[in-house]
Parts: sequence; C-alpha cells; structure tokens
Amino acid sequence: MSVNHNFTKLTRQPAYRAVSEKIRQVILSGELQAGDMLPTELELAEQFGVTRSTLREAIRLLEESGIIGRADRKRLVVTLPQTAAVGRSVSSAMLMHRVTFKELWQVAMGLEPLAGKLACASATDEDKQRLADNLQHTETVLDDHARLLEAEIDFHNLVASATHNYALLQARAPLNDLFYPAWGAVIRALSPGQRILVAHRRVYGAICNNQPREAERWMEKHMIDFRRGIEMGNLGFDQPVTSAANTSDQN
Amino acid sequence: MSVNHNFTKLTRQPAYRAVSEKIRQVILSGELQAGDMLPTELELAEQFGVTRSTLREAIRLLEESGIIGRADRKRLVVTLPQTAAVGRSVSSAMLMHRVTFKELWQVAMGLEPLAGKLACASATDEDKQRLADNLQHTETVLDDHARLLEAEIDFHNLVASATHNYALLQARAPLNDLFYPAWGAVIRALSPGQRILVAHRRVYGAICNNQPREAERWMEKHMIDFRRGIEMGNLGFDQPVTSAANTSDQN
DNA sequence: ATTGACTCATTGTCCGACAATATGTCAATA
DNA sequence: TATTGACATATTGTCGGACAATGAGTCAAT
Repeated sequence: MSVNHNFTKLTRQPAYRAVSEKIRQVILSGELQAGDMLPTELELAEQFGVTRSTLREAIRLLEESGIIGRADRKRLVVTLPQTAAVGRSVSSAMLMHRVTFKELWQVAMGLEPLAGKLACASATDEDKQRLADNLQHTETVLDDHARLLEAEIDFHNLVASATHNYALLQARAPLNDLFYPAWGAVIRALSPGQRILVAHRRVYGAICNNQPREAERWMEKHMIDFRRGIEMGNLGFDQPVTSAANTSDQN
Repeated sequence: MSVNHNFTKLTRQPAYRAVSEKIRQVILSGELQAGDMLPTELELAEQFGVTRSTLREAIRLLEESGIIGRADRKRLVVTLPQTAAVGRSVSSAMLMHRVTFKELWQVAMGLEPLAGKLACASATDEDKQRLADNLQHTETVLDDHARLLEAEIDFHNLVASATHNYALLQARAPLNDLFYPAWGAVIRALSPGQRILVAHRRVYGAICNNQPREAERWMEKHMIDFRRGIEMGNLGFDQPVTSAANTSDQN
C-alpha cells in the first residue's frame, strides 16, 4: 500500500524567467529607479551567465510589464509604467473573459463617482483649468460623434487624474479601453450631447467649489444615463464588449 | 528659413512586436479561443517568416500578458488570463509609482462595499457555503496572526468572486497583492481578530438574506476599521506600500 | 497492470554571424 | 561659427544552426 503523502508539484522555471524575476526584483526593491540605464544586452547576459538570446527573452517579459523600455532606441532604461501600457494587458484579459457592458458599468458606478468625490479635495488649479478647457471644447463638438466621444473620454480621464491617485487611475484603466469606446454606439444612436454636457458641467462645478457630495452625485447620475442610453438604444447591455479600438498598426 | 511643419515621429516596430500583435489580434478577435493549441514554435516561425528566436521573443510578450501559456510543458495553448497573473503587472506598476496605503484604501472604499452589494444579488449557494466555511475557519485562527490575515484576504476574495463580475475582480486585484498584505502589520500590532470576525459575519449575513444595503454598509465600516487600525498603529497611512510577498524563488 | 527500454518531437539554451542604426569624432565647407 | 559630410564604433534586431533535456508515444517484459 502506498503512503498517502502528497508532494507539492515542483516546477522548475526556465532561465529566461529567472533572469526576468531577478531584474524585476532589483527594480521593485528600489535598487534601480525609473530613469536608470541598464547595461547593454551583452553585458547583462554575461553578468547572469546566460546568452544574449535568453536574456532578450527575459527583457521581453519586463517590457510587456511596462517597467523597462528603450530610451533613445538604444540603451535599456527603467521606466515608470504608463497607465495605458499596463491597462492593455488588463483589457486583453477582460476581452477574453467576455466581460459584459453591465459588468464594466458596475465597476464604473463604483469608481467614477469616487473619482469625482476625491477630485474635489485634490484637484489643482491646473487640473481645473484642463477641465474647463475640456468643457469649452466639448461645446464645439456636440454634433460631431467621434470628437464628442473623444472629449467625453478625456473628461473622465481628467477627473480621475485630478485625484492624483495612481491606484485609482490604474483600476479604472479598462474603462477607458472598453467601457467608454463601447458607448460610442450610444452617441451615434441618440446624440445625447446636451445631456452629457450638463452632467459634465455639474461635476466640474462641484469640483471647483469643493462639494464632494455633489460631484459624486452627478457623476453617478451621469453613469446611470450611460446605462439608460445603452438600454434605450438596445445595444446589448448584457452582451460582452468588443474591442473597437484595437491595433494601431497595419501590416 | 525652414518651413514650420512637424512630422509625426515615426516608429518602426521590431518584428517580434509585430508578430506578437498579430497573434494577440487573432486571439482577441475570437478566432482562437481559450484552450486552443497553437502550432509548434518552428511552424509558427515559418508561417510568420521569422526565425524561432524572434518568434520566441514575441511569445514572451504574450506570456506576460497571460493570454498564452504551456499546457503540459510542451505545446503552447491559448489561456484565459488568471486574475492573479494579470494583477502582478499592475501591482508592479503601483509599487514603482510608490502608491500609498491611503490611495489603495480609497480604491478599496470604492470597490469592496460595491462587491458586498453586488454579491447579494449574484451569490450562489456554493458561494455562500464557501463564505460560511471561511467564517468557521476564521474563528479557529483568531490568535494566529499569519493565518488570520490569510483568512481575511480569502474572505474578501470570496465576496468579490460571489459577484461573478470579472471586471470587478480584475480591478481589485492589486488590493490582494498590496493592500491586505500591508495590513498584516496591523494584525500583529492590534490583534483585532474579534472585530474582523464581527464585520465578516454581518457581511455574510447580509449576503445570505439578500440585503444589499446592509452588505454595503458593513463592508464600508470594515474598511474604515482598516484605516483606523493603520492610523492607531502609526503604521504609515500616507507612506508608500511595500511588496511584502515578493518572489517565490530563491537562487 | 506496472515497469522498462526505446524512438520521436519539441522546447530551452547556446553559439556565432551580420545588417541596420545611433553615437561620437573630425575634417571640410559655407 | 554653424552646418554638413565622412568615417569608425557600439549596440541592437534578426538570422541560422546546433545540442541537451524532456514529454509523449510505442512496445516488449515482467
């Protein structure tokens, strides 16, 4: 009879992964900071005792994480991950999981009003100015579907940026990629330019006057309008979102 | 005098990136679904007209995104990205941006009560059973700091899972990696086992009785307790979080 | 039914090579 | 002086070939 002891399934990790982890570790520990240059590929490879090919595979892993990049098309450099770059992985994952518009809307209902509320306390004059500029621009494109959508997305990004909370920015990144673009169909179907503008103005006013409750409430109303728009347009509130803005390269 | 026209900075992308994008595109378009096997590296390389080395670099990019992996340590297979895998990139980014505990807490205040509320409507009997098991387990480890933290994290994950909202799961992934682990210090300092258990019981009860308001409210209270704990323990509410659970490999 | 020996396909890693391109230097020129 | 051109150098992106390690399949032996 066999002894009933379960060994933990051991997984040897390939060299390229080990190298990648080591570098990541050094960066996350703060030993290497954003902006620091890394040695050349050859030198790095020699330090780790692997070939350049293996090292390059490790580099790719870090590259996709957005924590390293090329400064001047030559030397590798440690970079501060951009929200959009990191968000792309997340958005890919959501697409594959066939996330529905409803699911994204629920998240938006949690995060966007929060962004409005927090922005009241942390928005700088520069933030407010950018919001003002956005509103002014929005007025001029109320009937241009494409530009209106663009301005709409910008507005919400500006509010989120005004919180100066990177965790929040990162958490709502997928909304930019999937939620708002999907809403383009609503704009084309219902032309709700005026309604959008009113909500944005209210949020902006609340932020300028430091009225967190108001900002929160109007952002929430705004989100509810989103939902109503989707439902009225019969655009598939419970359907998986699709990747409208996809690849930026043609080949 | 030079004509004042600015050309857009053109960036030729390397082959490994082009290949990676092509594969990603095919996967995201649904042409290849999760579980589908990809050809061998050699075959793929031939199809794209590149060498295996180049193709392997492309694979690494996709691997880090979590959308492909190895099934049986051989053949490449399209995989449904795991929340934890994708979350790691996000967490790395947050660490580099020196996200503070406060920032994470603000996000948690937005997402965790939401999770509680949504779970009321969508929790299955199985979800509820798992929560019940977790509570029972928690009672037995109230004085074991390490296990209590583990149970605590599990509880919040279970609530989030019960929403069956993948977008929400993904958005709150960094909380798992950075927020709750950092809270381990509070547990060690204040031993708030009882207080945790009470809050969890309330949330669980509200979910079972389908009382969204209650679930939301108690989750919020619970989060506020978190903040108070950090502040009482003088553990740096405004300090950047650090990566406690880091690498799982030693070399 | 399990074990062992064997083949085969595929991956992980290595090595060497070369063209393309950025950088730096220096001379020539306007 | 400031720009241009010519040249050497360093580094990357890509290639092609090579080999050991290992997982999967087959088949015989026990």
